[in-house]
Amino acid sequence: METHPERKRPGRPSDIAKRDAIVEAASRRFFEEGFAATSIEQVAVDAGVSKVTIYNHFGDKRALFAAAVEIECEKMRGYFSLDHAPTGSIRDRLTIIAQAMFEFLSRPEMIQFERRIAAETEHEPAIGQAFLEAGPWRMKEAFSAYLAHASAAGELRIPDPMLAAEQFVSMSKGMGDLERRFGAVPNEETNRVRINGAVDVFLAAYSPRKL
Amino acid sequence: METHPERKRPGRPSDIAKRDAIVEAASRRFFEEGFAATSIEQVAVDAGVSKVTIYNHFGDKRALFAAAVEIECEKMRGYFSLDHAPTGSIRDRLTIIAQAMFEFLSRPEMIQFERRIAAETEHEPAIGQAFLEAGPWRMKEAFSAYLAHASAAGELRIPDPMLAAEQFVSMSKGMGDLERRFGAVPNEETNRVRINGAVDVFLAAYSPRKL
DNA sequence: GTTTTATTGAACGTAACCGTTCATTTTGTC
DNA sequence: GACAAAATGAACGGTTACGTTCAATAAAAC
Repeated sequence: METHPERKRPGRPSDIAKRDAIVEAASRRFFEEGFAATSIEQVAVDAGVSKVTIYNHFGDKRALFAAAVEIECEKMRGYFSLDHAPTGSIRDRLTIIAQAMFEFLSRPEMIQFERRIAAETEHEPAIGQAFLEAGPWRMKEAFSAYLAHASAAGELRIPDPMLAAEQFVSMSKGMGDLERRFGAVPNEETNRVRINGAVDVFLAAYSPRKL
Repeated sequence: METHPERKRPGRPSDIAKRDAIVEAASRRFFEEGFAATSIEQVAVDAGVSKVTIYNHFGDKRALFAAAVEIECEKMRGYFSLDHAPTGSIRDRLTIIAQAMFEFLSRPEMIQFERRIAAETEHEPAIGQAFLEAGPWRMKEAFSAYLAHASAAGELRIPDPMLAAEQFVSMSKGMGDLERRFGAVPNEETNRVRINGAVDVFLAAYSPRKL
């Protein structure tokens, strides 16, 4: 108990702003150009920091990459609340949710991030795992709970909410996900058709008035 | 007309077997380790060939990569015939088709290939385009035609076959695609549930006896 | 055999980059 | 002001790899 957790150690304190700037700059480089193609020296310049400072903070290129992934995953976790759930008919609500998800996943930074994480997963499986837990799986859990709730309220009839959640999200994305990943230009009209089509099929299968 | 296309030029002819070996070795390295992490010298060793020979044939690292992508896309084109279409009820046939697609897309080489193509698409959009045309779009076209045919035969009632094709494939894959890309271990049982669920929902929406 | 081209091995120049060391300066606490 | 830790700049060693050059050799056509 001699040293409190917040006890100020003697000497110059570590500059947290610099640390953040490093991770920020590293994120940009790593996820735009890839791990192997990113140089620590360039990151140092971007962050306005000495290269030695980076090594003092992170010790290693891989560790810096891991830190960048961690921060980026952390950012992601804030997006899946679904607390401010939309109102209206179940059809309208599903449509709005699909649109929101689509916009979130379509952001260029997200595309880049996914590409790089996938590429580095081969060498470091833990990175892919961390991403899955912070992003897709978390979102699936939240949306599945939403569907279960709607099902309990009699608005839908869903025997397996986890499966249904996957189905709805997958249909809404269609090939759009894949096309963006491979550089095809997104098409607003196609997205609309996909989302409406997904809602149609989903309700045809899971609407309680169907039987 | 002085030189026939097959007119043997004087001098030692270019060894096509070597060229193939180079592309083969390059493919393996590029798609297992990435573009930046692959060294031409290593490819030369793998192919049992001098480094100079590689430069004589391809001139450039990027050109070699492009050639590797081209060959790999060419291999892919053979897979989407659907000519030996399965027989049985429409439910059985859809199930079998989904399983076949799943197995094709789940192969580790395919996962790796997709990862790398996606990663390099950022720098070279033409590569992603070539992949889309050789693979996903071609498959979508073929399967969509299959659905249209079944619809014309009265087995299904599908207003938009292209959309329906996307929906079915997307649902069958579910998050499996994404999970594999990020290193999650595939689960046989989950795949089965996804495929059966996709067929269920698809038939609920597009079966002609539904209305 | 001669010619022409392909291939090889080795070496080279150049450049990038990782990670480290060190002397120096900055920035905080006591 | 004294002290201690953090940050900086510059330089260094070592590695890797791209792309080139060159002399020597191999394999075909004539």
